[in-house]
Amino acid sequence: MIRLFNTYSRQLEDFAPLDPPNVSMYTCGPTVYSQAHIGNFRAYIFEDLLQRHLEARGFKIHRVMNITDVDDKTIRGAREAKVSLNNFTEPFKRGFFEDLETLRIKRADEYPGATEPRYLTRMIEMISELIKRDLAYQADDKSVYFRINKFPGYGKLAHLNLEELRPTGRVRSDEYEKENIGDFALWKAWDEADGDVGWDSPWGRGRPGWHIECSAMATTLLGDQIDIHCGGVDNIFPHHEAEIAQSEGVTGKKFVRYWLHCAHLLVDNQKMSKSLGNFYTLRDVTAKGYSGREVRYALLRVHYRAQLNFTFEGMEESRQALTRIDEWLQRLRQTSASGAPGKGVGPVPTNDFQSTLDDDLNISGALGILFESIRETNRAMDANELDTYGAKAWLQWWEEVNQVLALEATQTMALPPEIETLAEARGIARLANDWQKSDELRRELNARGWEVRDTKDGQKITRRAGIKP
RNA sequence: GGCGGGGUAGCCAAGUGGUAAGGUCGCGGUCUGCAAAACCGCUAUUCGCGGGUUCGAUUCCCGCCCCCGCCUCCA
Repeated sequence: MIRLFNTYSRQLEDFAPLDPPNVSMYTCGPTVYSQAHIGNFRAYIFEDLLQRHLEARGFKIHRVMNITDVDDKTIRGAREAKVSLNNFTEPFKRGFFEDLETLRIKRADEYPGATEPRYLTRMIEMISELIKRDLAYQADDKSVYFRINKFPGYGKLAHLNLEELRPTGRVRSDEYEKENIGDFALWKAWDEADGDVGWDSPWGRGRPGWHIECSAMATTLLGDQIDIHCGGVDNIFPHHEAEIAQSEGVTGKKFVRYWLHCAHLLVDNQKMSKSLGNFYTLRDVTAKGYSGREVRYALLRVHYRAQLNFTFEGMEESRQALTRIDEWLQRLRQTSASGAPGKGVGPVPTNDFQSTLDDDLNISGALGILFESIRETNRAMDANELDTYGAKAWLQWWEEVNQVLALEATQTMALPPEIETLAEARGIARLANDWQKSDELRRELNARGWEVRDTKDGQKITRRAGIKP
């Protein structure tokens, strides 16, 4: 049985979807006003792990991730760049999908955009319904707001007492038109800053509030009730609270059955921010020579509900750990291909990896099992106790594990001609026992970024840094 | 002030009412022409602090300290 921590109940709950084996999953996606940063990707990697593990357990996932392509920041960005909203967001969308691929994050089934007519129609429909039910009203500023006092459950997800909310600088002081400071915008009336961005509605020209898009897309694509809804902890309030209010206000049904939230990524123990200079996009990290899978490992290896401190020391640890896995696989493949009977007393795979993940995605525990398995099988291979059959069983086990982790090295790339030449020269020097020349060539290869290792089958040359996944 | 997450070896980190997984780093060894990788061994008498419950607590209870996040459109 899979157990997940539900933010709503603040408890671990047994996971049982509404319509097994189908699972509907909604994950809050990026606002495409800039390049996504590694903190964003931590959340997406967590969601990817969740999806992959559920699939490994036989569930069929229908996952939706929204793309917010209209909001204050996208509008401002387009205005400053003097391009249309769509032209402004398009490159960021494209970059986002490229980054997903670099990190081996599975594609969602749908990526609805907030500006797509289909969803705008649905948003307007929902807002109308909310007004009809007295859960929303149009204020003097022409914007439409959700009336939180009429929705008894408001605040339950975040466990917030609305009376005790402390106003911060983020509350705009000019929002006096609202009945209650906590009322949030469903439809924002057009103003000059919006330029040519706007859609007609029963309440005049304007654009959707941020929260309503998710309610509209989720209910359109996944139905009135969805199994899992994920996001970063910062989305709990107000975003997800608002989604509940809007969706349940319209449908009258329980909107989400399991709320899962991922803790923040810290950099050097502090929140990532541009002013502190600790703000990284994925490209910033890959530009330093780290591959996508190395970043994936670094962001994956800590439990999703614990804050993860990103450091380059951590990147080095990740690189080493992956190398260990790579070497092990190579060895296992050799053993499995050798045809040697062996003594056949080596260790045999178990389901511990999966059952550990069942416990609220305990990835650290699961990785511990992977590395223990690596040590045991390596030891067995050293002792010649793992036969072809045993090695094949472990490779099969790895296939299943890797379906969830997605950390296997891609096929080794062909050596560039000049590297090939150096390697051949070194091979010849070695045959002649010319160690001085051999070492010199090894240093040369190292200097060019290639790792040289001599094995009983001759030298092995690998590129360990700076390549794509 | 309210609501959360967390304090376990140099660093990252799992975990249980019965005496500390795993990764990384460092040191020693096997292997190697030398390396590298792999493997073996060593590295927390101890799990923020102080009480309590218990035969026994890192794990349960109480109090305290510290760090981080959220508190109205940041994953």
